[in-house]
Amino acid sequence: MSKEDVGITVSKEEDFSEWYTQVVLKAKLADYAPVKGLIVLRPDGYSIWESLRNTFDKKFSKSGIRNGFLPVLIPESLLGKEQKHFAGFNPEVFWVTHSGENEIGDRLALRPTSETLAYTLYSKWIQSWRDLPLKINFWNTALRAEIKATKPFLRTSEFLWQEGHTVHATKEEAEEEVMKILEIYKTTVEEELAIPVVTGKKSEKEKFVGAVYTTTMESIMPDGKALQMGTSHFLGQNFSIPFEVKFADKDNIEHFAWQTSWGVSWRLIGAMIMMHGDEKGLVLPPKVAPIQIVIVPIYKSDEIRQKILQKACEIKNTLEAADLRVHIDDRIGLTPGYKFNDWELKGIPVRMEIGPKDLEKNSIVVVKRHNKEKTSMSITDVTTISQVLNNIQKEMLDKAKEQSVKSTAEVLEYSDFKARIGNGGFFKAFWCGKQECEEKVKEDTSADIRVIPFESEEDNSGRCIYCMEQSKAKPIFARGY
RNA sequence: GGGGACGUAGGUUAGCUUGGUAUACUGCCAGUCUCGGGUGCUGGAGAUCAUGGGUUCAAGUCCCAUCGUCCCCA
Repeated sequence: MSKEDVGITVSKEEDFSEWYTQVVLKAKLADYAPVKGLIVLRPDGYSIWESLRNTFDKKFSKSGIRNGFLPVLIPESLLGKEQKHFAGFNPEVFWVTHSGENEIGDRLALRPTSETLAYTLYSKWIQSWRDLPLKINFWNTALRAEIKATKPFLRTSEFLWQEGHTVHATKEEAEEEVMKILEIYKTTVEEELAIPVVTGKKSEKEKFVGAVYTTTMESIMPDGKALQMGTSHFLGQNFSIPFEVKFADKDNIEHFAWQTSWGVSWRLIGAMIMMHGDEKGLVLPPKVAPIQIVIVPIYKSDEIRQKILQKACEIKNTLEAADLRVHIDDRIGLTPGYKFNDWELKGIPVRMEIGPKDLEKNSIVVVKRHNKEKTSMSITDVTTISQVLNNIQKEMLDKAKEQSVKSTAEVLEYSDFKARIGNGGFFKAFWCGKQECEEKVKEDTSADIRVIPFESEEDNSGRCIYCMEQSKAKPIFARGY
Protein backbone atom coordinates (compact mmCIF):
# COMPACT_ATOMS: atom_id res chain seq x y z
CA MET A 1 0.00 0.00 0.00
CA SER A 2 1.48 3.34 -0.96
CA LYS A 3 1.16 6.33 1.28
CA GLU A 4 -1.69 7.69 -0.82
CA ASP A 5 -3.63 4.47 -0.45
CA VAL A 6 -3.89 4.51 3.33
CA GLY A 7 -7.39 5.95 3.32
CA ILE A 8 -10.36 5.33 1.07
CA THR A 9 -9.18 5.84 -2.52
CA VAL A 10 -12.43 5.94 -4.46
CA SER A 11 -15.46 8.15 -4.08
CA LYS A 12 -18.75 6.75 -2.88
CA GLU A 13 -20.52 8.21 -5.91
CA GLU A 14 -18.15 7.04 -8.60
CA ASP A 15 -17.49 3.47 -7.58
CA PHE A 16 -19.88 2.46 -4.85
CA SER A 17 -18.98 -1.20 -4.86
CA GLU A 18 -15.24 -0.63 -4.48
CA TRP A 19 -15.88 2.10 -1.92
CA TYR A 20 -17.94 -0.29 0.17
CA THR A 21 -15.32 -3.03 0.13
CA GLN A 22 -12.56 -0.59 1.08
CA VAL A 23 -14.57 0.76 4.01
CA VAL A 24 -15.24 -2.72 5.35
CA LEU A 25 -11.59 -3.75 5.12
CA LYS A 26 -9.88 -0.51 6.06
CA ALA A 27 -12.16 0.33 8.98
CA LYS A 28 -11.27 -3.17 10.18
CA LEU A 29 -14.83 -4.36 10.52
CA ALA A 30 -14.18 -7.59 8.69
CA ASP A 31 -11.72 -9.40 6.47
CA TYR A 32 -11.98 -12.13 3.89
CA ALA A 33 -11.66 -15.69 5.15
CA PRO A 34 -9.59 -18.27 3.25
CA VAL A 35 -12.77 -19.85 1.86
CA LYS A 36 -14.77 -18.29 -0.92
CA GLY A 37 -17.73 -16.28 0.24
CA LEU A 38 -16.85 -16.32 3.92
CA ILE A 39 -15.75 -13.39 6.01
CA VAL A 40 -14.22 -12.93 9.42
CA LEU A 41 -15.60 -10.35 11.82
CA ARG A 42 -13.02 -8.26 13.61
CA PRO A 43 -13.73 -6.70 17.01
CA ASP A 44 -14.89 -3.35 15.62
CA GLY A 45 -17.36 -5.14 13.40
CA TYR A 46 -18.45 -7.65 15.98
CA SER A 47 -19.11 -5.05 18.62
CA ILE A 48 -21.69 -3.40 16.36
CA TRP A 49 -23.37 -6.77 16.13
CA GLU A 50 -23.18 -7.17 19.91
CA SER A 51 -24.80 -3.80 20.38
CA LEU A 52 -27.69 -4.74 18.10
CA ARG A 53 -27.99 -8.08 19.80
CA ASN A 54 -28.27 -6.45 23.21
CA THR A 55 -31.01 -4.13 22.03
CA PHE A 56 -32.95 -6.97 20.43
CA ASP A 57 -32.51 -9.18 23.46
CA LYS A 58 -34.00 -6.53 25.73
CA LYS A 59 -36.99 -6.06 23.47
CA PHE A 60 -37.49 -9.79 22.88
CA SER A 61 -37.31 -10.44 26.58
CA LYS A 62 -39.98 -7.80 27.28
CA SER A 63 -42.13 -9.56 24.74
CA GLY A 64 -41.81 -12.91 26.50
CA ILE A 65 -39.27 -14.39 24.15
CA ARG A 66 -36.35 -16.36 25.55
CA ASN A 67 -33.09 -17.43 23.93
CA GLY A 68 -32.09 -20.99 23.12
CA PHE A 69 -29.44 -22.69 21.02
CA LEU A 70 -29.72 -25.18 18.18
CA PRO A 71 -27.03 -27.36 16.57
CA VAL A 72 -25.70 -26.60 13.11
CA LEU A 73 -26.31 -30.03 11.52
CA ILE A 74 -29.71 -31.10 10.28
CA PRO A 75 -30.33 -34.58 8.83
CA GLU A 76 -31.64 -34.60 5.27
CA SER A 77 -34.71 -36.59 6.28
CA LEU A 78 -35.79 -33.73 8.53
CA LEU A 79 -34.93 -30.93 6.14
CA GLY A 80 -36.96 -32.61 3.42
CA LYS A 81 -40.10 -33.04 5.49
CA GLU A 82 -41.77 -29.87 4.24
CA GLN A 83 -41.44 -30.20 0.46
CA LYS A 84 -41.77 -26.61 -0.73
CA HIS A 85 -39.45 -25.39 1.96
CA PHE A 86 -36.87 -27.98 0.99
CA ALA A 87 -37.09 -27.28 -2.71
CA GLY A 88 -36.53 -23.62 -2.00
CA PHE A 89 -33.32 -24.10 -0.11
CA ASN A 90 -31.86 -27.20 -1.71
CA PRO A 91 -29.63 -25.49 -4.31
CA GLU A 92 -27.73 -23.61 -1.64
CA VAL A 93 -27.38 -26.22 1.07
CA PHE A 94 -23.91 -27.35 2.15
CA TRP A 95 -23.93 -31.08 2.81
CA VAL A 96 -21.79 -33.02 5.23
CA THR A 97 -21.35 -36.45 3.70
CA HIS A 98 -18.50 -37.99 5.66
CA SER A 99 -17.32 -38.43 9.20
CA GLY A 100 -13.64 -39.11 8.81
CA GLU A 101 -13.41 -41.66 6.01
CA ASN A 102 -16.86 -43.10 6.55
CA GLU A 103 -19.78 -42.03 4.46
CA ILE A 104 -22.82 -40.86 6.38
CA GLY A 105 -26.07 -42.60 5.43
CA ASP A 106 -28.52 -39.75 6.04
CA ARG A 107 -26.41 -36.80 4.90
CA LEU A 108 -26.29 -33.79 7.16
CA ALA A 109 -27.10 -30.26 6.08
CA LEU A 110 -25.34 -27.24 7.53
CA ARG A 111 -28.44 -25.31 8.55
CA PRO A 112 -29.75 -22.91 5.96
CA THR A 113 -32.40 -22.07 8.56
CA SER A 114 -33.76 -24.07 11.49
CA GLU A 115 -37.50 -24.41 11.06
CA THR A 116 -37.40 -28.16 10.50
CA LEU A 117 -35.04 -28.84 13.34
CA ALA A 118 -36.75 -26.54 15.81
CA TYR A 119 -40.21 -27.87 15.08
CA THR A 120 -39.13 -31.48 15.46
CA LEU A 121 -38.25 -30.53 19.01
CA TYR A 122 -41.29 -28.33 19.47
CA SER A 123 -43.59 -31.25 18.69
CA LYS A 124 -42.05 -33.04 21.67
CA TRP A 125 -42.22 -30.05 23.98
CA ILE A 126 -45.79 -29.03 23.24
CA GLN A 127 -48.70 -31.17 24.35
CA SER A 128 -51.24 -28.92 26.00
CA TRP A 129 -52.60 -25.39 25.59
CA ARG A 130 -50.73 -24.73 28.81
CA ASP A 131 -47.47 -25.06 26.87
CA LEU A 132 -48.44 -22.18 24.61
CA PRO A 133 -47.42 -19.72 23.48
CA LEU A 134 -43.89 -20.99 23.05
CA LYS A 135 -41.49 -18.26 22.00
CA ILE A 136 -37.81 -18.98 21.51
CA ASN A 137 -35.15 -17.00 19.72
CA PHE A 138 -31.85 -18.44 18.52
CA TRP A 139 -28.66 -16.45 17.93
CA ASN A 140 -26.57 -18.44 15.51
CA THR A 141 -25.33 -18.55 11.96
CA ALA A 142 -26.98 -19.84 8.82
CA LEU A 143 -25.16 -21.32 5.84
CA ARG A 144 -26.27 -20.86 2.29
CA ALA A 145 -23.82 -21.51 -0.51
CA GLU A 146 -23.33 -18.36 -2.52
CA ILE A 147 -21.49 -19.32 -5.69
CA LYS A 148 -21.45 -15.84 -7.13
CA ALA A 149 -21.76 -12.19 -6.20
CA THR A 150 -20.54 -12.37 -2.66
CA LYS A 151 -20.14 -9.16 -0.70
CA PRO A 152 -19.10 -8.71 2.93
CA PHE A 153 -22.18 -8.54 5.22
CA LEU A 154 -24.63 -8.38 2.31
CA ARG A 155 -24.17 -11.75 0.67
CA THR A 156 -21.93 -14.34 2.26
CA SER A 157 -22.15 -18.09 2.49
CA GLU A 158 -22.33 -17.99 6.26
CA PHE A 159 -23.98 -15.18 8.14
CA LEU A 160 -24.70 -14.24 11.71
CA TRP A 161 -28.36 -13.76 12.48
CA GLN A 162 -31.11 -14.46 14.91
CA GLU A 163 -34.02 -16.69 14.07
CA GLY A 164 -37.11 -16.58 16.24
CA HIS A 165 -39.66 -19.36 16.26
CA THR A 166 -42.97 -19.02 18.04
CA VAL A 167 -45.95 -21.31 18.43
CA HIS A 168 -49.48 -20.19 19.22
CA ALA A 169 -52.87 -21.70 19.92
CA THR A 170 -54.72 -19.44 17.54
CA LYS A 171 -54.19 -17.99 14.11
CA GLU A 172 -54.95 -14.49 15.35
CA GLU A 173 -52.37 -14.63 18.11
CA ALA A 174 -49.70 -15.90 15.68
CA GLU A 175 -50.46 -13.13 13.21
CA GLU A 176 -50.26 -10.57 15.97
CA GLU A 177 -46.85 -11.93 16.89
CA VAL A 178 -45.66 -11.53 13.31
CA MET A 179 -46.58 -7.85 13.43
CA LYS A 180 -45.20 -7.29 16.91
CA ILE A 181 -41.81 -8.58 15.79
CA LEU A 182 -41.81 -6.52 12.62
CA GLU A 183 -42.46 -3.46 14.78
CA ILE A 184 -39.52 -4.34 17.03
CA TYR A 185 -37.34 -4.69 13.95
CA LYS A 186 -38.46 -1.38 12.51
CA THR A 187 -37.98 0.69 15.63
CA THR A 188 -34.62 -0.90 16.38
CA VAL A 189 -33.24 -0.30 12.90
CA GLU A 190 -34.49 3.28 12.87
CA GLU A 191 -33.45 4.16 16.41
CA GLU A 192 -30.14 2.31 16.63
CA LEU A 193 -28.84 2.31 13.07
CA ALA A 194 -30.60 5.49 11.94
CA ILE A 195 -31.94 3.80 8.82
CA PRO A 196 -35.55 4.36 7.75
CA VAL A 197 -37.47 1.33 6.53
CA VAL A 198 -40.69 0.60 4.67
CA THR A 199 -42.72 -2.25 6.10
CA GLY A 200 -45.23 -4.40 4.34
CA LYS A 201 -45.74 -7.79 2.75
CA LYS A 202 -43.70 -9.72 0.22
CA SER A 203 -45.42 -10.91 -2.93
CA GLU A 204 -46.23 -14.62 -3.30
CA LYS A 205 -43.18 -14.95 -5.51
CA GLU A 206 -40.81 -13.36 -3.04
CA LYS A 207 -42.15 -14.76 0.21
CA PHE A 208 -40.28 -17.24 2.39
CA VAL A 209 -40.78 -20.72 0.98
CA GLY A 210 -43.01 -22.53 3.41
CA ALA A 211 -44.69 -19.40 4.80
CA VAL A 212 -48.31 -18.44 4.32
CA TYR A 213 -47.11 -14.90 3.96
CA THR A 214 -43.95 -12.92 4.68
CA THR A 215 -43.78 -9.44 6.11
CA THR A 216 -40.65 -7.46 5.44
CA MET A 217 -38.85 -4.21 5.98
CA GLU A 218 -36.97 -2.72 3.06
CA SER A 219 -34.61 0.21 2.72
CA ILE A 220 -33.28 2.06 -0.26
CA MET A 221 -29.50 2.38 -0.32
CA PRO A 222 -27.60 5.44 -1.59
CA ASP A 223 -26.68 3.63 -4.81
CA GLY A 224 -30.36 3.23 -5.56
CA LYS A 225 -30.60 -0.48 -4.82
CA ALA A 226 -33.09 -1.87 -2.34
CA LEU A 227 -32.01 -3.96 0.61
CA GLN A 228 -34.17 -6.39 2.57
CA MET A 229 -33.53 -5.54 6.20
CA GLY A 230 -35.45 -8.28 7.93
CA THR A 231 -38.44 -10.56 7.58
CA SER A 232 -41.18 -11.91 9.85
CA HIS A 233 -43.19 -14.84 8.55
CA PHE A 234 -46.63 -16.18 9.29
CA LEU A 235 -46.22 -19.92 8.80
CA GLY A 236 -49.82 -20.86 9.47
CA GLN A 237 -49.95 -24.61 9.92
CA ASN A 238 -47.61 -25.34 7.02
CA PHE A 239 -45.01 -26.75 9.37
CA SER A 240 -47.12 -27.76 12.34
CA ILE A 241 -48.94 -30.35 10.23
CA PRO A 242 -45.92 -32.27 8.79
CA PHE A 243 -43.99 -31.87 12.04
CA GLU A 244 -46.99 -32.64 14.21
CA VAL A 245 -46.72 -29.59 16.39
CA LYS A 246 -50.09 -30.02 18.09
CA PHE A 247 -51.71 -29.44 21.42
CA ALA A 248 -54.75 -30.53 23.39
CA ASP A 249 -57.02 -27.53 23.89
CA LYS A 250 -59.21 -26.82 26.90
CA ASP A 251 -61.95 -28.87 25.26
CA ASN A 252 -59.52 -31.83 25.11
CA ILE A 253 -59.47 -31.81 21.32
CA GLU A 254 -56.09 -31.91 19.55
CA HIS A 255 -55.26 -28.99 17.26
CA PHE A 256 -52.33 -28.19 15.02
CA ALA A 257 -50.62 -25.08 16.29
CA TRP A 258 -50.05 -21.78 14.49
CA GLN A 259 -46.47 -20.67 13.96
CA THR A 260 -44.25 -17.75 13.13
CA SER A 261 -40.58 -17.37 12.30
CA TRP A 262 -38.53 -14.23 11.84
CA GLY A 263 -34.96 -13.05 11.49
CA VAL A 264 -32.51 -10.25 10.96
CA SER A 265 -28.88 -10.73 10.02
CA TRP A 266 -25.58 -8.88 10.01
CA ARG A 267 -26.78 -7.53 6.70
CA LEU A 268 -27.99 -4.66 8.89
CA ILE A 269 -24.34 -3.75 9.42
CA GLY A 270 -23.87 -3.65 5.66
CA ALA A 271 -26.86 -1.34 5.37
CA MET A 272 -25.43 0.95 8.04
CA ILE A 273 -22.09 1.17 6.24
CA MET A 274 -23.73 2.02 2.93
CA MET A 275 -26.24 4.43 4.33
CA HIS A 276 -23.98 6.64 6.42
CA GLY A 277 -20.43 6.20 5.14
CA ASP A 278 -18.70 8.98 3.22
CA GLU A 279 -15.50 9.67 1.30
CA LYS A 280 -13.44 9.44 4.47
CA GLY A 281 -14.81 6.06 5.44
CA LEU A 282 -17.24 4.72 7.98
CA VAL A 283 -19.70 6.90 9.90
CA LEU A 284 -21.15 5.19 12.95
CA PRO A 285 -24.42 6.12 14.62
CA PRO A 286 -23.50 6.95 18.25
CA LYS A 287 -25.80 4.30 19.69
CA VAL A 288 -23.93 1.40 18.12
CA ALA A 289 -20.42 2.88 18.01
CA PRO A 290 -17.94 0.77 19.99
CA ILE A 291 -16.23 4.04 20.92
CA GLN A 292 -18.41 7.15 20.95
CA ILE A 293 -15.76 9.70 21.78
CA VAL A 294 -12.08 9.51 21.03
CA ILE A 295 -9.77 11.94 22.79
CA VAL A 296 -6.62 12.88 20.88
CA PRO A 297 -4.02 14.52 23.08
CA ILE A 298 -1.69 17.03 21.42
CA TYR A 299 1.69 17.84 22.93
CA LYS A 300 5.26 18.79 22.20
CA SER A 301 7.44 17.79 25.09
CA ASP A 302 7.21 14.91 27.47
CA GLU A 303 6.41 17.30 30.27
CA ILE A 304 3.42 18.79 28.49
CA ARG A 305 2.38 15.32 27.38
CA GLN A 306 1.98 14.28 31.00
CA LYS A 307 -0.19 17.30 31.80
CA ILE A 308 -2.36 16.82 28.75
CA LEU A 309 -2.79 13.14 29.35
CA GLN A 310 -3.77 13.77 32.92
CA LYS A 311 -6.45 16.18 31.82
CA ALA A 312 -7.59 13.76 29.14
CA CYS A 313 -7.97 11.07 31.78
CA GLU A 314 -10.05 13.37 33.94
CA ILE A 315 -12.33 14.08 31.01
CA LYS A 316 -12.54 10.40 30.19
CA ASN A 317 -13.55 9.55 33.74
CA THR A 318 -16.18 12.26 33.79
CA LEU A 319 -17.65 11.06 30.52
CA GLU A 320 -17.56 7.41 31.49
CA ALA A 321 -19.41 8.28 34.67
CA ALA A 322 -22.09 9.66 32.36
CA ASP A 323 -22.24 6.24 30.69
CA LEU A 324 -20.36 7.16 27.53
CA ARG A 325 -17.85 4.99 25.71
CA VAL A 326 -14.58 6.90 25.57
CA HIS A 327 -11.07 6.15 24.33
CA ILE A 328 -7.86 8.14 24.68
CA ASP A 329 -5.54 7.72 21.72
CA ASP A 330 -2.19 8.00 23.48
CA ARG A 331 -0.26 6.12 20.83
CA ILE A 332 3.21 7.55 20.61
CA GLY A 333 5.11 8.26 17.44
CA LEU A 334 1.99 9.16 15.49
CA THR A 335 1.06 12.71 14.62
CA PRO A 336 -2.34 14.12 15.53
CA GLY A 337 -3.15 14.38 11.84
CA TYR A 338 -2.59 10.68 11.38
CA LYS A 339 -4.84 9.92 14.33
CA PHE A 340 -7.60 12.24 13.08
CA ASN A 341 -7.70 10.43 9.78
CA ASP A 342 -7.52 7.05 11.42
CA TRP A 343 -10.54 7.64 13.67
CA GLU A 344 -12.49 9.24 10.87
CA LEU A 345 -11.92 6.16 8.73
CA LYS A 346 -13.28 4.12 11.61
CA GLY A 347 -16.32 6.34 11.91
CA ILE A 348 -16.08 7.34 15.58
CA PRO A 349 -18.89 9.91 16.08
CA VAL A 350 -17.02 12.51 18.14
CA ARG A 351 -13.37 13.47 18.41
CA MET A 352 -12.06 15.66 21.19
CA GLU A 353 -8.70 17.34 20.71
CA ILE A 354 -6.86 18.62 23.74
CA GLY A 355 -3.55 20.47 23.50
CA PRO A 356 -1.61 23.17 25.32
CA LYS A 357 -3.73 25.97 23.88
CA ASP A 358 -6.90 24.30 25.05
CA LEU A 359 -5.47 23.64 28.47
CA GLU A 360 -4.86 27.36 28.97
CA LYS A 361 -8.44 28.16 28.08
CA ASN A 362 -9.83 25.16 29.98
CA SER A 363 -11.49 24.05 26.77
CA ILE A 364 -11.37 21.30 24.18
CA VAL A 365 -11.93 21.12 20.43
CA VAL A 366 -14.88 18.96 19.45
CA VAL A 367 -15.25 17.55 15.94
CA LYS A 368 -18.36 15.73 14.80
CA ARG A 369 -17.81 12.93 12.33
CA HIS A 370 -21.11 12.97 10.48
CA ASN A 371 -20.96 16.62 9.39
CA LYS A 372 -17.30 17.44 10.09
CA GLU A 373 -18.33 20.39 12.26
CA LYS A 374 -15.53 21.69 14.47
CA THR A 375 -16.36 23.62 17.64
CA SER A 376 -14.86 24.41 20.98
CA MET A 377 -16.28 23.48 24.36
CA SER A 378 -15.48 24.34 27.94
CA ILE A 379 -14.13 21.39 29.88
CA THR A 380 -16.56 22.24 32.66
CA ASP A 381 -19.47 21.48 30.33
CA VAL A 382 -17.99 18.34 28.88
CA THR A 383 -20.89 16.09 29.85
CA THR A 384 -23.21 18.03 27.56
CA ILE A 385 -21.58 15.97 24.83
CA SER A 386 -24.16 13.38 25.71
CA GLN A 387 -26.81 15.62 24.17
CA VAL A 388 -24.56 16.21 21.18
CA LEU A 389 -24.44 12.46 20.59
CA ASN A 390 -28.22 12.28 20.72
CA ASN A 391 -28.44 15.04 18.17
CA ILE A 392 -25.97 13.28 15.90
CA GLN A 393 -28.08 10.16 16.06
CA LYS A 394 -31.16 12.16 15.16
CA GLU A 395 -29.48 14.12 12.38
CA MET A 396 -28.20 10.93 10.83
CA LEU A 397 -31.71 9.45 10.76
CA ASP A 398 -33.15 12.70 9.38
CA LYS A 399 -30.59 12.79 6.63
CA ALA A 400 -31.22 9.15 5.77
CA LYS A 401 -34.97 9.77 5.71
CA GLU A 402 -34.51 12.72 3.42
CA GLN A 403 -32.46 10.63 1.07
CA SER A 404 -34.99 7.85 1.18
CA VAL A 405 -37.81 10.21 0.25
CA LYS A 406 -35.72 11.61 -2.59
CA SER A 407 -35.14 8.08 -3.90
CA THR A 408 -38.83 7.20 -3.92
CA ALA A 409 -41.05 7.98 -6.87
CA GLU A 410 -44.48 7.06 -8.16
CA VAL A 411 -44.86 5.79 -11.70
CA LEU A 412 -47.99 5.14 -13.71
CA GLU A 413 -46.62 4.43 -17.18
CA TYR A 414 -44.52 1.37 -17.91
CA SER A 415 -42.37 3.28 -20.40
CA ASP A 416 -41.64 5.84 -17.70
CA PHE A 417 -40.84 3.05 -15.28
CA LYS A 418 -38.43 1.38 -17.69
CA ALA A 419 -36.73 4.64 -18.47
CA ARG A 420 -36.11 5.51 -14.84
CA ILE A 421 -35.43 2.16 -13.18
CA GLY A 422 -31.82 2.21 -14.35
CA ASN A 423 -31.10 5.18 -12.11
CA GLY A 424 -32.17 3.19 -9.10
CA GLY A 425 -34.67 3.98 -6.38
CA PHE A 426 -38.00 2.84 -5.00
CA PHE A 427 -40.83 2.98 -7.51
CA LYS A 428 -44.41 2.86 -6.31
CA ALA A 429 -46.56 1.42 -9.03
CA PHE A 430 -49.99 -0.17 -9.31
CA TRP A 431 -50.14 -3.92 -9.77
CA CYS A 432 -52.91 -6.31 -10.70
CA GLY A 433 -51.69 -8.96 -8.32
CA LYS A 434 -50.76 -11.50 -10.97
CA GLN A 435 -47.40 -13.20 -10.67
CA GLU A 436 -47.12 -13.19 -14.44
CA CYS A 437 -46.87 -9.39 -14.53
CA GLU A 438 -44.39 -9.41 -11.70
CA GLU A 439 -42.22 -11.85 -13.64
CA LYS A 440 -42.43 -9.92 -16.89
CA VAL A 441 -41.36 -6.75 -15.13
CA LYS A 442 -38.45 -8.62 -13.60
CA GLU A 443 -37.41 -9.99 -17.00
CA ASP A 444 -37.64 -6.58 -18.61
CA THR A 445 -36.08 -4.42 -15.98
CA SER A 446 -34.53 -6.80 -13.40
CA ALA A 447 -36.59 -4.99 -10.79
CA ASP A 448 -38.92 -6.93 -8.53
CA ILE A 449 -41.55 -6.26 -5.95
CA ARG A 450 -39.61 -5.47 -2.81
CA VAL A 451 -42.53 -4.78 -0.54
CA ILE A 452 -46.25 -4.19 -0.66
CA PRO A 453 -46.65 -1.47 1.99
CA PHE A 454 -49.43 -2.32 4.42
CA GLU A 455 -51.35 0.84 3.63
CA SER A 456 -51.32 0.02 -0.09
CA GLU A 457 -52.29 -3.63 0.18
CA GLU A 458 -55.75 -3.11 -1.21
CA ASP A 459 -55.21 -0.07 -3.36
CA ASN A 460 -57.45 -0.65 -6.38
CA SER A 461 -57.52 2.95 -7.49
CA GLY A 462 -55.27 2.50 -10.52
CA ARG A 463 -54.22 0.26 -13.36
CA CYS A 464 -51.43 -2.35 -13.34
CA ILE A 465 -48.14 -0.88 -14.51
CA TYR A 466 -47.67 -3.82 -16.87
CA CYS A 467 -51.04 -5.16 -18.08
CA MET A 468 -53.20 -2.12 -17.34
CA GLU A 469 -55.87 -4.18 -15.64
CA GLN A 470 -57.42 -2.83 -12.47
CA SER A 471 -54.93 -2.79 -9.61
CA LYS A 472 -55.14 -4.85 -6.45
CA ALA A 473 -52.22 -3.22 -4.65
CA LYS A 474 -49.54 -0.59 -4.99
CA PRO A 475 -46.21 -2.24 -4.24
CA ILE A 476 -42.72 -0.81 -4.33
CA PHE A 477 -40.58 -2.05 -7.20
CA ALA A 478 -36.79 -1.78 -7.18
CA ARG A 479 -33.62 -3.52 -8.12
CA GLY A 480 -32.29 -5.22 -5.07
CA TYR A 481 -29.19 -6.63 -3.48
C1' G B 1 -26.38 -18.02 -16.65
C1' G B 2 -22.45 -14.86 -19.12
C1' G B 3 -17.95 -12.09 -18.96
C1' G B 4 -13.38 -10.11 -16.81
C1' A B 5 -9.12 -9.65 -13.46
C1' C B 6 -5.63 -11.97 -10.57
C1' G B 7 -2.29 -15.32 -7.26
C1' U B 8 5.61 -12.85 -5.54
C1' A B 9 7.11 -10.42 2.46
C1' G B 10 1.34 -8.73 6.96
C1' G B 11 -0.72 -5.27 2.80
C1' U B 12 0.17 -3.00 -2.23
C1' U B 13 3.38 -4.45 -5.91
C1' A B 14 8.19 -4.53 -9.75
C1' G B 15 10.49 -8.31 -12.33
C1' C B 16 7.86 -12.38 -17.10
C1' U B 17 8.36 -9.95 -23.79
C1' U B 18 14.59 -11.42 -24.03
C1' G B 19 15.36 -17.78 -18.37
C1' G B 20 21.04 -16.48 -14.65
C1' U B 21 21.99 -13.85 -6.70
C1' A B 22 14.14 -11.32 -5.56
C1' U B 23 12.32 -4.78 -6.37
C1' A B 24 10.17 -0.83 -4.06
C1' C B 25 6.63 1.45 -1.03
C1' U B 26 3.73 0.73 3.13
C1' G B 27 3.18 -1.78 7.59
C1' C B 28 6.09 -4.14 11.63
C1' C B 29 10.52 -4.01 15.44
C1' A B 30 14.62 -0.95 17.88
C1' G B 31 16.67 3.92 18.49
C1' U B 32 16.28 9.14 17.79
C1' C B 33 13.69 13.69 16.45
C1' U B 34 8.84 15.45 16.17
C1' C B 35 3.63 16.32 17.21
C1' G B 36 -2.98 21.70 16.18
C1' G B 37 -4.73 17.26 9.57
C1' G B 38 -1.63 10.97 7.03
C1' U B 39 6.32 13.24 10.78
C1' G B 40 11.95 13.37 9.52
C1' C B 41 16.42 10.49 10.14
C1' U B 42 19.29 5.72 11.36
C1' G B 43 19.32 0.58 11.73
C1' G B 44 16.70 -4.25 11.55
C1' A B 45 13.46 -8.51 10.83
C1' G B 46 10.19 -10.27 7.18
C1' A B 47 9.53 -14.46 0.53
C1' U B 48 9.61 -22.65 0.22
C1' C B 49 7.53 -16.41 -6.07
C1' A B 50 -0.58 -20.46 -5.17
C1' U B 51 0.13 -26.00 -6.08
C1' G B 52 1.82 -30.19 -9.13
C1' G B 53 4.31 -31.75 -13.32
C1' G B 54 7.35 -30.71 -17.81
C1' U B 55 11.45 -28.23 -20.89
C1' U B 56 16.54 -26.57 -19.40
C1' C B 57 23.17 -26.71 -17.00
C1' A B 58 19.70 -23.14 -14.79
C1' A B 59 12.48 -21.41 -14.15
C1' G B 60 9.07 -16.14 -10.39
C1' U B 61 9.94 -15.85 -15.84
C1' C B 62 8.69 -20.74 -21.07
C1' C B 63 4.90 -25.14 -21.62
C1' C B 64 0.86 -28.27 -19.49
C1' A B 65 -2.49 -29.21 -15.67
C1' U B 66 -4.79 -28.25 -11.05
C1' C B 67 -6.45 -25.29 -7.02
C1' G B 68 -8.02 -20.79 -5.15
C1' U B 69 -9.69 -15.60 -4.70
C1' C B 70 -11.87 -11.05 -6.28
C1' C B 71 -14.81 -7.97 -9.63
C1' C B 72 -18.60 -6.76 -13.35
C1' C B 73 -23.17 -7.76 -16.22
C1' A B 74 -28.01 -10.59 -16.46
